Amino acid sequence: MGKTFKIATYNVNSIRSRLELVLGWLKKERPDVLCMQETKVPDSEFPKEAFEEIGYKVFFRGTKGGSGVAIATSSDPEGLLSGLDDEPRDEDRLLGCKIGGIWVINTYVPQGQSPDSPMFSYKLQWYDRLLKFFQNHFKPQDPLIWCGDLNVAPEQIDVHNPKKLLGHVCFRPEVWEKFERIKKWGFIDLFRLHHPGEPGHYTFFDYRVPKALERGIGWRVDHILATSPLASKCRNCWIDLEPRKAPKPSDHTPLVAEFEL
DNA sequence: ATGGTGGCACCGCCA
Repeated sequence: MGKTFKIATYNVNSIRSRLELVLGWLKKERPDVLCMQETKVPDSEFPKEAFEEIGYKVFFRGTKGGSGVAIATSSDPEGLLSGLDDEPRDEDRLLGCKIGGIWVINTYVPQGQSPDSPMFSYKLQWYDRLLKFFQNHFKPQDPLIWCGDLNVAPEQIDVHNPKKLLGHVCFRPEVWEKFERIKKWGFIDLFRLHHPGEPGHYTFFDYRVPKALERGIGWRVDHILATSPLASKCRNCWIDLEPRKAPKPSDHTPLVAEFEL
């Protein structure tokens, strides 16, 4: 009998606006690790105590006006790291922790704005720099998880209208190639592993699209990937749409994976 | 229909 390990990724779109929603979800789901993105809060104002009151440690990197990432854990991490290896390190986009011998790397990949924008080339470089980061720190045989808002819908079945959306910064060949390159190094997409070929599963619904969730107008851009020794122990991976029923939900919803170690 | 909403920055920007 192995022990179970439960991890989730959730782009919260401001932890201060979503605090009660996130705490309520944590109390109900009790994952070992929750990776958050777009916390949108400087470290000095992060609501640390609120997490501690429900039995979680929380680690965070955010700046005023910045993106912001955080990790909540049910036990003390054996290690922490933040930022890419070279400048600009973007500590508010990459935060890692080691739990039970497993390294978890939580990233908020730059969205890219528009294909002709400098921010889009920055996004493409970011995937290259992230691959270097993985190569520098880990081996594909290590128990390693990469998760977060990766700002890529990897396949045609990962968006509601692939014809119309082709060319978007999260749905175009250059981005697919970068993502594929990192996967080839040693990562397996756990949601796809458990739901091969199934269309219509989304983690993001644009606020600007009326009744997006009800109409199924979404994107699968949040992911949990694992190296093969861990992927083989993953028992399930699912999208939890429950938090979308809240009065003021995030535009993203949690993605959860469970392992039998 | 080339808009729409939401968050946080401030009085526009990003997603």
